[in-house]
Amino acid sequence: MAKALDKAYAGIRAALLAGDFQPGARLKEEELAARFGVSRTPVREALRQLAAESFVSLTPNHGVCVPDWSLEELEESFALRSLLEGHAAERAAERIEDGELAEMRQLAEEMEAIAADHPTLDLERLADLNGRFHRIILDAARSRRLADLIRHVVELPVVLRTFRHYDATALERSMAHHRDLIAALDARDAPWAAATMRSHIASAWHTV
Amino acid sequence: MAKALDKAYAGIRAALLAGDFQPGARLKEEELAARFGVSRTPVREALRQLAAESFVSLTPNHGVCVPDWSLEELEESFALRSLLEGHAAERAAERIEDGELAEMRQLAEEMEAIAADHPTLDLERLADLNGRFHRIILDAARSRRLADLIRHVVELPVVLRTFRHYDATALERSMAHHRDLIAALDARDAPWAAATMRSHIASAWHTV
DNA sequence: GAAGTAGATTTTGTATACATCTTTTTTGAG
DNA sequence: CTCAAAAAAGATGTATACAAAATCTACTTC
Repeated sequence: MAKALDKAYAGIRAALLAGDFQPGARLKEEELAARFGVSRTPVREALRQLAAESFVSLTPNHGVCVPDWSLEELEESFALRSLLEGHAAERAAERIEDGELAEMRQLAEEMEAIAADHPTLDLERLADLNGRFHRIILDAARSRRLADLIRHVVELPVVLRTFRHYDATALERSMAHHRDLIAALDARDAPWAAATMRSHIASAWHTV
Repeated sequence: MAKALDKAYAGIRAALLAGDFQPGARLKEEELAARFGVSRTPVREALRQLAAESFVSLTPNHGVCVPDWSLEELEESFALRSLLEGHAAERAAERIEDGELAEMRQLAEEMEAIAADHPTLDLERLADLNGRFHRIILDAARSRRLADLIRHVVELPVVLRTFRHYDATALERSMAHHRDLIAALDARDAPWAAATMRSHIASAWHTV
C-alpha cells in the first residue's frame, strides 16, 4: 500500500491538474484528509511541497489557495520557460547520446501520427508524449539543478491548456519544431538547439 | 514570541549557513527539535521547506543530509544565476523607478566606503549591502515568479563564500560593475543591463 | 576470521489531541 | 437600519503518542 504522503501529494496534485478546485478557492486540510483517507499530518506536508512548487499559494495561519494566474504572470512563466529550456537544449547538445536521440525520433513519429489523425485527436496522449520528449532533453542536459528549476516553472496546468488550444496549423508547426530540435541536437550544435527551443516555446505562447 | 516553525526554519538555516553541520552529515529531527526548543512537527515542516530550496537533501525514510556540492554543480549554479539575474536586470531596466535607483546609488557608495577601508574589511556587512543591492534589481523586475526562481538558485552559502575569497582587485572590479549596472538601468537600456549583470556574475564565479 | 542473519535500538512516518489564530455570527448600542 | 464589538465556530499551528521502517549490534554459521 502506498504511503499516506504519496496518496495526499499525488491526489491533491491530480485534483489540481484536473481542475477540481476553482482558482482562488481555499483548500481545507481536514477536507483533503477525509477525501484521501489519511490524517492531516501528511496532507500538511503535501501542501507544503506543492506550495514550494507553486501549485498552491500558502499564507501562514491562512491556509492554502489555488492561485489564479493573470495573463501577465502566464507570460512571465513562458518567458522563463523559454530561457531555461533554451539553456537546457544548449547543454543537451553537448551531452546527448545517440540512444536518447533515437528515443526522441520515435516519440516525434508517434506524435506526428496522432497529429495527422485529426478526427480523433487524442490530446491527452499527445501531451504525455510531448512531456516525455521534453524530458529527454532535460535529462540530457545533465544538471539536476536546472531540472529542478524547470519543474518549478513548467506548471503542468499551463502545458495542458496549451495543447487544448492548438489548432491544426499550430500543431503542424510544433511537430516541425520537434524535427528541428532533433536535427540541432544530432549536429551537437548548442546555439542552434537553444534558439530552436526558444522559438518553439515562444510559438507555443502565442497560440494561447 | 516567534512561532515554532519560524524558530526551526531560521535556526536550521542559520546553522547551515554558519557551517555548523559538515557536508554529508545526517540531520536528526529530534536533535534539531531539542536544540531549538520546539517539537518535531515544526522541525519537519522547516526541513521540507529547506529541502524545496535545496538547502538540504531529503530522502524518504532516510531523513535529511547536508548536500555536498561538487565543483561542477557549483558552476551550474552560477550559470543559472547568470541567466536568471541577467533576465531580471533586463526586465528591471524597463520598469525601475528613480527612487529605487537612488537607493542603489547609496548602497553602492556604502559598499565602496567599506571596500576602500582595507584594514578592517567588514565582509559581513558588505555581503548584506550587496544582497540588498541585488534585491532592488530583483524587485524592480516586477516578477514574483522570477524572484522565486532566483531565490532557489542563489544559495546563500555560495554567496557568502564568494565574498570571503575576494581579493582587493576583484573587489574593485565588483564595485565598478555595480556602477555600470546603475548606469545601464538609469539609461533604461535592457540589453546593456542584462549583459553587465551576466558579466558581473561570471566574474564572481572566476574569483572562487 | 568473514559474512549473513535475527534481534534490539534508533529514526522517520502517521494519527490524534490540544492550543492559537481567523473568520463568522450574533448581539447590542447609536 | 448600520456599525461595532464580543463571543462562538472553524481552521491552522504545535505537541505528544504510537506505528513502521531503517540502521546498528551481536551472535551464529561456514
